Amino acid sequence: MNARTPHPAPLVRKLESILGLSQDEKDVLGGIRGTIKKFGRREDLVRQGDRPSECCVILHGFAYRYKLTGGGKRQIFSFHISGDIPDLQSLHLEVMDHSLASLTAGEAMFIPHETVRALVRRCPRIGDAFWRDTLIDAAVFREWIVNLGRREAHGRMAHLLCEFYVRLQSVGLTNGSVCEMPFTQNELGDALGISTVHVNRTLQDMRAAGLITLQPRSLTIEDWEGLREAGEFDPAYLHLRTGAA
Amino acid sequence: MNARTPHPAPLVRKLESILGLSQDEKDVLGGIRGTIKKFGRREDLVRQGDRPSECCVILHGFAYRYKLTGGGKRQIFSFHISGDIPDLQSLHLEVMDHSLASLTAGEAMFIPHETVRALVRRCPRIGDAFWRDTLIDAAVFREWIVNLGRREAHGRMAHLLCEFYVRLQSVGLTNGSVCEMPFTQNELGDALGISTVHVNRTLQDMRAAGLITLQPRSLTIEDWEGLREAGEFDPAYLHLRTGAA
DNA sequence: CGTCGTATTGAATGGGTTCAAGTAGCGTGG
DNA sequence: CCACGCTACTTGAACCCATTCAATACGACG
Repeated sequence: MNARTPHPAPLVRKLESILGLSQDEKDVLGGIRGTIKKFGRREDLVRQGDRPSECCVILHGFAYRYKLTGGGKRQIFSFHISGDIPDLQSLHLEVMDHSLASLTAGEAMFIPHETVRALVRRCPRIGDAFWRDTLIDAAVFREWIVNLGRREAHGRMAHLLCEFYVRLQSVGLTNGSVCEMPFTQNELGDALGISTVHVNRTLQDMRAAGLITLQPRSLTIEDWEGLREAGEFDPAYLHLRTGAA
Repeated sequence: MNARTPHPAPLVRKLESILGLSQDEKDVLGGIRGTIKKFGRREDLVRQGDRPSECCVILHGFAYRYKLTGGGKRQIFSFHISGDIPDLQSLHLEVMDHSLASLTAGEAMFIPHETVRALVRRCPRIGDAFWRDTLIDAAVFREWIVNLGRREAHGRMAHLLCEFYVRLQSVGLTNGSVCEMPFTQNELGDALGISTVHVNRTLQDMRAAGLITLQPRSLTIEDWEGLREAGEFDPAYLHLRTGAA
């Protein structure tokens, strides 16, 4: 746990949040090394069409995955936080079918696929943890689909905020009812499938209803129960070890 | 390839469509056995909340996965065809976070998780194929999100039809430009996040535009290029071995 | 202290929903 | 063989959530 040496502590913490690991397994996992790269605000880390030979662990900072449509519109389908491996799928899908970009400045560790493969061979249970992680990724997409298909703007927003908060909480990145809020209204709109203007009005309503408070880069949940209900949020789909929330 | 013995030929064909397999691997895969169950029209095969101890291969017939919202609305997020393993994720996610149901009558083979695990241990490349399959599942969800978030009714419908047709084609279930069409307009609406009424009007427009022809249980693509454009369909996200379409 | 990105507000417009009927097709049983 | 009933499909009209367009305010940073 030496902060000066590149060390994937966030990765260990994250995998621990979804699957129990033995001390041995944690040690092996903590022994992974890769190339550390800093990234700035709003940079593409991996692009649609790329054929990556490594995957990246977010050490700190925030990222998101997206696709652009023919008409130049952007759809965001996931946000990523410390410990996530947003492009783990590239281990088995050669060509990226979407892009990964940063929301804030931060740091990532790039681990060669070959290293991951060797690790998985040596320690099958870590392989299971990785596979499980990609399956939870898919579960989050399913819930995102429900959100877009069957809820209107208020519900969508409430759901997104609940999910984001709970995921931060699961890796110890919340402070009471306060957490970081790295999104612009434009990014929220592209995630929720609504216009920026409507994001603005929706957030105002939610503040007026006493559900949340927003400061430039932080979100305070003022009424968790109310927010949960508005978004029909049930964290079961996150498959956390602690039935969380 | 004895049709009288339960044999997962569709599974072999399906995995072959996404990853090259050696004859040995195909033999091993073809050697899998499980319990054959017939299912009727519109039956739940696996329910949200279940803790399955086996996963199922669709041998023939069609299925879909869905969730119900608090308000009782249904969101469908995938359709499944011969060879698919719609609940493969249950191998690593104990509790089902959604349900699996049949669209038509058909037949499925239920394979115990333990059998799958043993197979994966013995033949890592088949394990890779399964993992890859779940990753493609996730890729399809991502595209579904783009569809719901960033396209309007016509585009959504066109995209869904293109995807369905190409997936059938990839396992040899199309006949020229004709394929089966197992959905009701209600089911299409629940998949596309639009009302049944609007599904109806959208389909009529598409027929009028000469893109498709519909008969009770079959779909004819009259103008593939037009349909592809309307839905901005690019099959790359399906990660088929033949860059298909 | 100006500038660029982000947030906010108002008004007109539109895609899709909802409600409410009505029609067509098909399997079943009298 | 036809009546019945069920399910799926079709149509019209009023309504509404969210978009779009067009300004305006804010605020961080060089």
